Amino acid sequence: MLRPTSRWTRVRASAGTSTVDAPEATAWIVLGGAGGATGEHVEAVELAADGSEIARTRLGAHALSSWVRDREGAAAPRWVWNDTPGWYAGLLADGVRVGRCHDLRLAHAILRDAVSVREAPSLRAAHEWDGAPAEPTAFDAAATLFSLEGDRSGFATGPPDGMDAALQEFERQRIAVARSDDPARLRLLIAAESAGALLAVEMRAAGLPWDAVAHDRLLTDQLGPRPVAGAVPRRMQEVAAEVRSALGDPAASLDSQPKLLRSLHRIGIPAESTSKWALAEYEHPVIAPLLEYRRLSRLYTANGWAWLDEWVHEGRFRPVYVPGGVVTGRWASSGGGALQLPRQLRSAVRADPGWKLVVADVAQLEPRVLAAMASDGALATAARGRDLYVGIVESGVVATRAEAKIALLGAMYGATTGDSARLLPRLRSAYPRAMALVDEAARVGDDGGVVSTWLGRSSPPPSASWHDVQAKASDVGSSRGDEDRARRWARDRGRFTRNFVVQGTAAEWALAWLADLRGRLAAMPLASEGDAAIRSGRVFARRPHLALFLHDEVIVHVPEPAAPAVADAVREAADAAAALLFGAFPIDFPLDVRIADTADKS
DNA sequence: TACTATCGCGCG
DNA sequence: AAAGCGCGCGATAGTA
Repeated sequence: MLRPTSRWTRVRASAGTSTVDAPEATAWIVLGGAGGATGEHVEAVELAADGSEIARTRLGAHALSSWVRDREGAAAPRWVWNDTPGWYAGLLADGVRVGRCHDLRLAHAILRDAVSVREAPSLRAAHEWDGAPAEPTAFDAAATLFSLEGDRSGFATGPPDGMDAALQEFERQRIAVARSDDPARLRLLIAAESAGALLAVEMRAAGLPWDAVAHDRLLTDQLGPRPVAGAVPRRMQEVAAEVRSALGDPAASLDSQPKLLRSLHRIGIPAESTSKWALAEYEHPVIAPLLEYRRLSRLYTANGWAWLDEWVHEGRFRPVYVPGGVVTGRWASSGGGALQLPRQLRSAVRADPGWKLVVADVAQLEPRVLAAMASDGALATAARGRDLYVGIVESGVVATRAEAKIALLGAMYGATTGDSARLLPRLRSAYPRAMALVDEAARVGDDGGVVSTWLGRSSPPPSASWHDVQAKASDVGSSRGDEDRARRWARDRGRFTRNFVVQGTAAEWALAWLADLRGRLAAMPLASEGDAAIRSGRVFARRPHLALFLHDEVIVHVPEPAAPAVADAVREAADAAAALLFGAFPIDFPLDVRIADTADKS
């Protein structure tokens, strides 16, 4: 079955070792296309830890999976490839899981902009690596799922796929990291980012267990029976009739913001916007049914039957996750709105029979991260072992939990008005180090500078138009309008960089948590035969697996007997992530962990 | 007809 | 209560 189509060479250990013919240990295996655009062949180059080439293998694409399985088992290398989805989806479909990788595209994006990388120009010159991720083909269980031999037209965009390009870029990156100001942190960041890339593919393959019947029941309860194509659900029609009656206009349009605004003005509601918090200002019989119409309309259009048909198949919701898709390093998603899982639909997330969900989220992740980054002992003390906002209240800084929350969020987001801004001085005196950190990040951004996260991901520099606006305001003949605009843009950017350092470092903590947890789950024993409802990827049929990641929350789908052990693993992984990022600094990350049949929030 | 921009909502 | 960060998505309006 496995037929490498060319040589297998092994160089002898070169240095003065006494072991005869001992091969150097394989640290990395670089995979790249070798057959031109057809993708019929793949090359694998094994590298030692010092980057020297150990072996080169040419494979038919059909033979890749079993070869990778063998080498994974023998050498546990870090797989190096241009783009994780393009390689790993096919491997997983063949039941091959790998432990570690180095995603060249994601690493390129980090290193290219990182201020700690002095040799970034050589990376910036390699524009071909700047592209978007390759789009995975649409999931279709009946088709040749994730097949490398299948239609690759879905991969039209994406980074270079040849072996030479991969080797050159990998070399550039290794040099850039080694000569950077902080190689250890960058290596950690790239490893975490790459682990996330593996996990994103794994979670898509495994899917989030979804009870379509429960979802349909929820829709029917609220909207009425599923309407025929093009019709409006019954309950929406009824509520719309109430709204139109209150508007005194049987033909009023409720879906067009400008028309609705004019209708409201006609009946004496001088709202400037039709958003629900603007409408809540007014007391009028039209408001309640209008807000109800909006709620139902949102449910119907965003997560109604059409969504269910498109995104849920064979009991699994399979969104496309986009690791590194947000400038701060957070994940984005593409399709299905995976990162907006509406609260009211959480009850449709349901474990398979004989399985459980372990649902875990971190309380107040960002302020905890801020405390650690700033080495703010007072804030860390307020956070220790309890609700951080309660800790702030108990320290006597503010009077209520709500105030503590608003004040701290305002500090991290750059609030300038309202309760939040009013409370800021109290925070500044109680937590000077934490506040100084975010204030300094804002000042740098306001000035046009670049800020970086704890592990060294840097914010993008200001755009050319941003500089233009600033330059224009300092011209001799600048107008008041020019100056106002420049100040506004500068403050906007200051708020962005203020938040960047915190949100970005929180994303790094979350990646470290995920990566550690992924390793723990992989090391757990398989469930016994026969107790699994096999619905998807064979790799996950009998094993606890991550099913959702949502910035500061994970859902693990787990055979019931293993649930308590997995709950422990989730907590241990959080402790490990804290130690990995912040060493001995005394900050903890308490989790809310539940073992349940659904993902409902209490 | 196809596109982009804006609003509004909901997620962290 | 609706200021201050980051997203994705659907509907509508406006433009090419």
